[in-house]
Amino acid sequence: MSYEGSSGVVSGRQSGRPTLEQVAARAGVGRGTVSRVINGSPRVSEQTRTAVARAVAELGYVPNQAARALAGSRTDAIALVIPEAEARLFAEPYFLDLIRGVSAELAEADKQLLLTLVRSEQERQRFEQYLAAQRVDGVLLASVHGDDPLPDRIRELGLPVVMNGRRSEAEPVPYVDSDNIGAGRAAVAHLVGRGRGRIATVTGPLDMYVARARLGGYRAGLAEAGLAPDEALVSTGDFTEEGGRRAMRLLLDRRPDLDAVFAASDVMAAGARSVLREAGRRVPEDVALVGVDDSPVARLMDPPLTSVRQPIEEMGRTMARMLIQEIAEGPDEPRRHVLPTELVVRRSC
Amino acid sequence: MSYEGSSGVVSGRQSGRPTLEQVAARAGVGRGTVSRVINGSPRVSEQTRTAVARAVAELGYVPNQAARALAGSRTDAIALVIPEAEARLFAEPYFLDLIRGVSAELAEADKQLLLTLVRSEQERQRFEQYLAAQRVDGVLLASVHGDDPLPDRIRELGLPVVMNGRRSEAEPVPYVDSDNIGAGRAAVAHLVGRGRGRIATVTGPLDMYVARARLGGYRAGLAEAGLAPDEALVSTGDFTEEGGRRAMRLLLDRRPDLDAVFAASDVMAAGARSVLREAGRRVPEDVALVGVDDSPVARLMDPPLTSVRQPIEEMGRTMARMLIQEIAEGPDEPRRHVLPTELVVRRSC
DNA sequence: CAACGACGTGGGAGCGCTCCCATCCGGGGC
DNA sequence: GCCCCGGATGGGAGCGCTCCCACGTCGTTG
Repeated sequence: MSYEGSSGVVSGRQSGRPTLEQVAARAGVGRGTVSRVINGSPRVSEQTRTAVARAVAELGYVPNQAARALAGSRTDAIALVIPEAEARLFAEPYFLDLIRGVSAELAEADKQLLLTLVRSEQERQRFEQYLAAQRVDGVLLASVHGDDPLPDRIRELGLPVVMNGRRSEAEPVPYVDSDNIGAGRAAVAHLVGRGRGRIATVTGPLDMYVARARLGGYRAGLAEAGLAPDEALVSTGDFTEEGGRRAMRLLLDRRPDLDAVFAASDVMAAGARSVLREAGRRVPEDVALVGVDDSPVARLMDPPLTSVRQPIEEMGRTMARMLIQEIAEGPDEPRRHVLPTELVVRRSC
Repeated sequence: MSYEGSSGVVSGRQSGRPTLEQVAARAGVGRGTVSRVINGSPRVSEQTRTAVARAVAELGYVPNQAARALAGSRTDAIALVIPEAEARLFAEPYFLDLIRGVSAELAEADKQLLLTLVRSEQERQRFEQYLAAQRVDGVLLASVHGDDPLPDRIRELGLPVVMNGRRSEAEPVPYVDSDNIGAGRAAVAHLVGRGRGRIATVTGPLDMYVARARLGGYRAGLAEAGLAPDEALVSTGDFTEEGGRRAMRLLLDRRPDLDAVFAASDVMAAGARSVLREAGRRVPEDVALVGVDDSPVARLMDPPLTSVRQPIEEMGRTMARMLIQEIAEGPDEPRRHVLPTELVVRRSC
């Protein structure tokens, strides 16, 4: 005998798994009653419930998902969409952490995760087809650009959406974001506290709200410390290591006297760090460095990088929770969550 | 008017999307004929095909997936299972790369990817339920341990499976693996070529085939170079940074005269590297270092780490391809693919 | 010139559920 | 003692598709 998990699971012959009908027959009740038991309806007597439960166990019955979806017009699945281009950009563990959070929350709610990496316009269109085919009950969108029409398109299809991040200050679609402004302020405040006064920043691409917000936080931090803003201390990167390198070179050119850098991502900080090393600047003695993400890269850098941590997994959980609620209860007023960030101090400043 | 993508997509009112029947009526043909056109059957006249295609476009028809699955008993979806514990262990981008490959191949075949992170025994059981609910046509398993019964259980359910990696030398289930033995040999050969003669290794946990295979490659490499094996030069890690650190300390204790280390992962190499630094050994002057994975960590280390690259994305693609073929054509003889690895030389040796 | 395939086509019969209405039963109120 | 009501139950009617059989309509063969 092989081990069968729950009793009596007749190992899955193609000839077929038991149906509701068969369970009903075995329990000596009607189809409707079994359905009620399976779905936890209260309008069933305790006795009947027990009988049905036993029949289910004996037959190893598992409801057929396709039939359920067809009859009930819900799939118990949600899609998580990740633009492939971004997947390469971001500090690598970002999306894995996000997936982890989403997955954990969905598992609790007994829902499936459909992962969609979108790598071309063609695939994006195909994705819209999937949505129209009613494969999912809702959509989670990771990393949207400022001009992305997808969120609105999905809403037009009548599907609930929650985004990770927002496209602009006034985002109409429900979203979960981290406090990027707070991240910038915390970084600058920390640098100021260490006695730095000529603090530069390497930003992300400014068509992304996240980049603008971190830059805004940087400026707010300077203002709060009574430091004058200086556009020569601001250089635009693109969240890549090479972009960070370029931006850093520019900064050193323009303001060789800078004594600190706030990079809007760890990866760009790594790029900046290599340029600083080539330029003979010591970190942190000559130039202090702060990144964002608190990724493994930060821990492994030499010296280890001070970085602003985002609660990525928690963002994933929150997104999933919001979406599930909207699916269950219909559209609320647009909801938004902004989760706090946290400065993790290491030796780079 | 809002933009509608393809013409006439009546934006998704809950009142409902068009059905096969409606398309048939509009095109003036029968249901069966529309189905044939949608599914690309050749037994339709060119003229009819055109008429149906027009009706489809005009109505913005998209076949309902649930109905299809119910009637046709296939879902066009496959599951990718990743044990959560492993997701933390591995060099982070590993699974993202794997997902990327799988996703790309599935997109081409117009199949959906269901991602399942399994983080507990309870979730594993729930996952088996999903399989029984016939939500997917096949399963891809990432990172299996030596004693994992899941692959066999899935086969018992009658579902095609392909694994990433294998549980032992004689793996009965179809799998895709990288040439781990070759990886170890290449690393050792390179170190020997650089004049090193007292080459140590930090292995992975030896209950995983991948760890045993890399160790086997290391030994084969020594033998080919005519070097005597020495068990004092072998230390077991667990694929974590801390594990690498511990193993390295042990090695330095036992053989302070070692002049090279082959670590079975980049992350462990990073751990080893920090211990070497604390011990005042210079890399590569005193001790040369080689890792496995060619992860971002390798590039960012100081000095950048020589590492054996695995074609992770390609493994993902291959797995998906194998699975799709098995779904389409039924079980073949067990198939296995071992993909070549490649040494990426950097300054650490 | 009749018979016969082959090709195109229409549509019935499910697939296995959920929804919902009709039915049944027992107990309490008058 | 009769009627009414509410809880428990059975089962018909789909959900939208695929499968497959049956039915023309031709062109072809003997």
